[in-house]
Amino acid sequence: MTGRKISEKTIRRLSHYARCLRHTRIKGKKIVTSEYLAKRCSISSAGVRKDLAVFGEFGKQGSGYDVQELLANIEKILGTGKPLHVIVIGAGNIGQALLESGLEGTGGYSYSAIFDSDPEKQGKIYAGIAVQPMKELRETIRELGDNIAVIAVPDGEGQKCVDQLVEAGCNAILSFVLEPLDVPEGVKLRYIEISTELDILTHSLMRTGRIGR
Amino acid sequence: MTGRKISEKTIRRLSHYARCLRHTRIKGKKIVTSEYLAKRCSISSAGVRKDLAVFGEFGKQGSGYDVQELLANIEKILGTGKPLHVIVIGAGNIGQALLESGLEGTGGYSYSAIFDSDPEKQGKIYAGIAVQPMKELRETIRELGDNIAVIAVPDGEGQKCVDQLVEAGCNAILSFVLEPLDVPEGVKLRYIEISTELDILTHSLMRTGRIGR
DNA sequence: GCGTGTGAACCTCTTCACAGCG
DNA sequence: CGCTGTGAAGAGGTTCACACGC
Repeated sequence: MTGRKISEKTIRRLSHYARCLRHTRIKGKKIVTSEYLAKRCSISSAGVRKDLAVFGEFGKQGSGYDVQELLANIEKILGTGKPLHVIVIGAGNIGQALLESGLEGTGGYSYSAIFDSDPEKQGKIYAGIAVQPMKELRETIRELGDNIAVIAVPDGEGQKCVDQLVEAGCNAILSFVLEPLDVPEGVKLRYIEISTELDILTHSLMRTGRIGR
Repeated sequence: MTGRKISEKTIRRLSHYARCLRHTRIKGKKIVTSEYLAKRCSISSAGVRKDLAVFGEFGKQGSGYDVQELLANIEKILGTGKPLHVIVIGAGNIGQALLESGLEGTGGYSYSAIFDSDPEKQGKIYAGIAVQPMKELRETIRELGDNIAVIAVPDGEGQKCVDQLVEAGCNAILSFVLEPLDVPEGVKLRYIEISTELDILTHSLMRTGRIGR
């Protein structure tokens, strides 16, 4: 089932709303207003209403949005909310940390496997999951079905790793590797860039005169 | 020295150009074209030229941009390129992994200290840096001078941690904690959200019919 | 000729103000 | 009366085409 085109910015906000609603649900609150979501997601209430109204009339005028119902709708729009396997490539510091940290409260994701090309690391167990050799990648991906890969391999090994993933049938990758990576048409790739986030903070500090540069 | 207002989107691109230029410099290349940067940063060449032209005429018509000179200019605009201390709060899996991974090739950043409120963890050494108790936060920040804090503490401890940082004089925070955090006016705060990145990938997979939802 | 710098057109996103429904 | 849904206005960002300098 293919949905309509939604901008990345909107998807990011929907993801925030979903996270906020899960948290709200746990607290036992049943109804929220656009103002409530707005405050917690650092956005205007009009923005929240506009985001939600595009996909249907989820709200009840005079009261607000039903938490459970709105969350279900957002998860349907995003395609999240159902279990989805996340596999990790690279059992170094980052890879281990990801597994140990887990993905609880994220709407269906869970780490299901970890791979490393280093025989020294293979067989070690993190968060109950044994490190597998790369040659088992294809087989494991076939067994798991739908999945997203997170790569956290040393600099210089990123492209090789991506190629193996693509070849094994993975078509969504989240990279902690900063090298520009090539993927075939149709394979989705995103980056987590700590250094860029630091740059943004640094610029902000400089601009407001909080550090001398 | 306060600079003009630049959008976050532009700063993010400048950060990418800088990273690319550092890499290019290592390869020994002296001149690059807007097309060269465009390819590697997944953007149009007109976009690259527009970004750069706003801050001065860095390019030479007919040839391109001098790598070293352009990098220096971008770093000046961003306020990066000079050494800047990054301190980590939380010596759990993520905190350890960050220190061990280091910040080489990022334009001046380096991890300089790590703190944890758990006495069990205090004194342990990661990447040559000993875990300090939180009560030493203020003193260390004063000694280090300009800094950015990265917080990687357990869920529920984020706000307390932020409050202590702000109180100790830190005014830029990068958070791995997903709770919405409050900071006073003037303190800069950003989030690294793996679950949101996964949501964006999931939606993209669904939209292109690569997973059934 | 090659590649930069730039004005203009175009498109997207955000904000505002308010009508309308419960 | 409260809060949603929405058209209109405004702001910001991107793309295009081309003049200009090396």
